[in-house]
Amino acid sequence: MAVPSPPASPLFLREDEIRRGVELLYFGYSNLTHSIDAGLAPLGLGRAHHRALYFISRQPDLTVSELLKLLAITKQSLGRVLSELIERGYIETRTGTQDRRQKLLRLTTSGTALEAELFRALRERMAAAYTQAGQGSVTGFWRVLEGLIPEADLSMVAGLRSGN
Amino acid sequence: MAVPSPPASPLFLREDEIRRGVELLYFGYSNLTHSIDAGLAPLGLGRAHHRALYFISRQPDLTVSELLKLLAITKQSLGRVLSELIERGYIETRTGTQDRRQKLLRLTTSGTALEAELFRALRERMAAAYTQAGQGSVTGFWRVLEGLIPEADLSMVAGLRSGN
DNA sequence: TATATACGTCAACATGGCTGTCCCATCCCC
DNA sequence: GGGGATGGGACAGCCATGTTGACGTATATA
Repeated sequence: MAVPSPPASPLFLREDEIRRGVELLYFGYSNLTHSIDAGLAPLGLGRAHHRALYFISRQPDLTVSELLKLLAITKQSLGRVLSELIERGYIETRTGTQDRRQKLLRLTTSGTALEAELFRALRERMAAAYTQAGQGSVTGFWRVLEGLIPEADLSMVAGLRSGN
Repeated sequence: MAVPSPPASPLFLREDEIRRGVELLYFGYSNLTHSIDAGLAPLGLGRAHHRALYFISRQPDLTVSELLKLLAITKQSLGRVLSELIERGYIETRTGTQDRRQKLLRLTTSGTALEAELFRALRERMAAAYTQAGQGSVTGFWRVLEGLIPEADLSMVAGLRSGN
């Protein structure tokens, strides 16, 4: 080969592995989210509704501004989704206790049931993937994803657990 | 906070670990895709444009129907994006050689440059995550994601590699 | 009391999905 | 050679979900 060797840049050498990660993440995420659509469509709800339900389920008495930070959308966008979910009786609100300006969000009984039903699809897919990949892989899966998430966001995710 | 995940427990199918995966996948994917928006916005292009550029870059002489399968959208949706990219000179098309009904898609020089520039953001983020997580974790990351992707889609992803 | 914050809302707009329908060129098979 | 299947394109219109900017009100806090 008369072709000169490319520079031994670490970035160049890793490009294929980077692309592999990008592609698997894209298809993995797409497939997971598509798996909920089937449960949403008959109710006339969209993914935005599911995300709100999910996070409120995860952290009851979440405030509107906390939910806004989690979803990283504008309050106008959230407003549409939220008011629809309240109107349909999936979410109920209370005035904040320490701070009466806040609105605490919580799932109703039917909201809880809906979230649980939608979660089934997620659980089945994710559990199958965990099982197929094996326990050691799951830890690596988490660690790489954590590396993709900025510090500030990561503490929000952690808050879903410790939050209450 | 920045504390790395503890290893997955033997009972790794517990609901909490499923939710952890769902959440990390959501935030990881969101953060990665947001990282390209900054490069796209000044050009007046959207994520849909980037996805098309990405896959065509990955597999030159891709046909329209192959791209449709990769993106899993309708041809009307793709048509808008594609015609804009062609009009702007990022993509060029040739008539298929074996099958003259096909249109083979390929990046132009400026299309290649644009894709490379957009890829830089992806590479930086993903490389940082790989480095932080360690090589062992990367393999686990791939394995779990592969488990989330149906067999048929997985062979398409593999085709991005062997395809040309 | 003054200012900042939490929440809500109106109007307008962009992106990127979707459906349904119809079209043409080309391929392939009987 | 004719007919159906396939690859690609296009029109019209709709929907979900994001955006900005401006404005209003209740409440908290310095």
